[in-house]
Amino acid sequence: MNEETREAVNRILTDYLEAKKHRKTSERFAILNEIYAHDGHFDIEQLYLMMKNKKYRVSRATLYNNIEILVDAGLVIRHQFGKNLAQFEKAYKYKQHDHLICTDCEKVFEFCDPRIQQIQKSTEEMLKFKVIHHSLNFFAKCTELHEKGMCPNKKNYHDI
Amino acid sequence: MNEETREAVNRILTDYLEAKKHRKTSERFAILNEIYAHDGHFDIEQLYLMMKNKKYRVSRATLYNNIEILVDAGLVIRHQFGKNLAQFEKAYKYKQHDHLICTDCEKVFEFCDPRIQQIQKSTEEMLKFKVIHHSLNFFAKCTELHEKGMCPNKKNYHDI
DNA sequence: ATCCCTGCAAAGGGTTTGCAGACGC
DNA sequence: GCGTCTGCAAACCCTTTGCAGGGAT
Repeated sequence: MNEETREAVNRILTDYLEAKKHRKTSERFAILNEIYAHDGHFDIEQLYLMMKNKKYRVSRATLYNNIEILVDAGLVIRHQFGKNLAQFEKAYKYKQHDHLICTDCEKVFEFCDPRIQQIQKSTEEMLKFKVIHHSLNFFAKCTELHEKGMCPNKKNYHDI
Repeated sequence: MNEETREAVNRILTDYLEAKKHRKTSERFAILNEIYAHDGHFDIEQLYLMMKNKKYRVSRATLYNNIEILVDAGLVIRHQFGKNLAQFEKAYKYKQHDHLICTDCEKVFEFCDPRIQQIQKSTEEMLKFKVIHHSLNFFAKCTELHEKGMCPNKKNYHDI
């Protein structure tokens, strides 16, 4: 991660902790920096192992506690890709995007479509709500691989 | 539920089970009919209790096993509203819709926007996937209740 | 010095699994 | 009768909680 981003997210976390009158512990900043040192999605166990293999040693409980703070501070996004396992992703300066999940191999792809903003606006007006965030997931089959039988894991009824 | 729907979904399940060479057990049809006798979202525990209080007695294990079959058969939709608790909903003949979840009180509202189909089409073309289903959730605050302080559960940092 | 935060381990809650008996085929 | 499906309970996995010690304020 570049230095500029590092400073920015640390600044954001500092401001957040001060505003909420939470303590600025070294663990909190270590977790934030570990998260921003990697790309892609991760779950708590992966984050735990990544940090365990380094100079930082944090407990799972601390990770669970603080990931919530980071989500609330807007620095991390939580995903629930249909499994009972929360996945996370850094949020700062990353272009808003949504996900397509392969129903065969569970790989996750990203895409971006500005029209989701229009849907959001209409929905806000219709239901009289202010949307904080959204999650749009497409569950799909790779047509190419599927035809070639290269993504052969599960076969759904509707394929027959 | 009306008789027509009842017959249709039982027919669909029968065809599905025959196509997949699965047995047509009474539990499978009892579960299907129990689900179609109610509106709204439910989780496995609710379904279990509903059936326990009636003539049918099924185990949770059977519910977990068979809800998957019903989902695969296209008769039930699975939702994951951000919690580690799967929720379900009947799917036959119900207009496709998406959900807005109140981040204060967790109430779920439904809405319908055809533009999601256009996004889906574009995404399919761009990523070369065939979308089987999607899930779009807006997490939002009720502006009215929120201003009146009538939905006061959680306060996020970004409200400050 | 206060008391919030951490680490550890145990508990919790939803889901899955193993196995013996039941029943669809 | 064979082999799958069911019911029960235990196991499982991710997450939360309780508690004693440590560190931020």
